[in-house]
Amino acid sequence: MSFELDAYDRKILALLQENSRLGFSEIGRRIHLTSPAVAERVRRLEEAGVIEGFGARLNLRALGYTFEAFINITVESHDALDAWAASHHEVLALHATTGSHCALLHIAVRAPEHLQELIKSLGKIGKTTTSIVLSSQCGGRARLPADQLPKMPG
Amino acid sequence: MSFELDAYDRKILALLQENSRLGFSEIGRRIHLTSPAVAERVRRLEEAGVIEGFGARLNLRALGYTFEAFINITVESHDALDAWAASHHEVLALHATTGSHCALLHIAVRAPEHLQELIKSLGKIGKTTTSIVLSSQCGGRARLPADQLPKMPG
DNA sequence: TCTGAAATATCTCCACC
DNA sequence: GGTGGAGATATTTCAGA
Repeated sequence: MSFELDAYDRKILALLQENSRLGFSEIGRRIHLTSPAVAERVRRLEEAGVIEGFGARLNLRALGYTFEAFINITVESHDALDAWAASHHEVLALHATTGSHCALLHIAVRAPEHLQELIKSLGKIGKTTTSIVLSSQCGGRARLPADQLPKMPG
Repeated sequence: MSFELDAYDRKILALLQENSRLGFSEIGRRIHLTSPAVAERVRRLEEAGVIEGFGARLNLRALGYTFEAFINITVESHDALDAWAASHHEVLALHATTGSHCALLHIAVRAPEHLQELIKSLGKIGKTTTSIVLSSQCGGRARLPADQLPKMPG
């Protein structure tokens, strides 16, 4: 993954991070490049793995999820936890971590009873400690502005 | 935020979550709808706040960030923490939480020394406990598949 | 690697249902 | 809310530098 980003690449990444539906022509217009040049750069950034994909940021509440929680869990078997996470659509992310617990689960739930159910289910796999999210910043939004990106990654 | 999603909406959300650069025609082709119909639905979903935006999923390593960490912090003033988060591009997310600490910071760093520097800086604001992320699943990727979305959110 | 031009495909209105 | 068509834009490909 050694890929040297130049100023055009960083600008393109910043624009796509903010709005990935921008057309190549529009991007080109903003950074003073023609659309084939932008298209080729985006293709290379994807190929190099710098861009992993393009997604929509969805509002969890609009999807029926009322709040989020972080569950710290200590397990014997990570496989059992992986399987649990894969089979529960409430899981936003699962991180294996260092520290007093060995994994951190980020989940979205519909109601307190729903959270209770998940905690109870997880209880069969390991020992949990749960924190409810009161408010968030940068949740899935644009981050790491291109202006501040290192010139030589790695 | 009361918006009733029908089967078309859910399919559109699933497709855009997976690849937000799909054209309206292409989406229409896959769900058997014409492009103006898809465009209109996407416009309404954005207007209703169900879709908050479209972004690129970038590889943190390619951007020069070697690993991630979660920092639990207990602070007197949330304002000071908010300001700290806003001024540090390493911050992926900041969550105010319940539990033994009052906030959880998700950050990306270039090297252990870099992390140490951030922890030291945070030490002036509150008391921290840090966990390093060893591996992640679903980090920023597609989630909440449309097939499993509730028919009536809320 | 970029540009410019040509062919193809897409988006955006609009009238109609 | 959806369709279908027309005009304006966009994407893609390629020759040339």
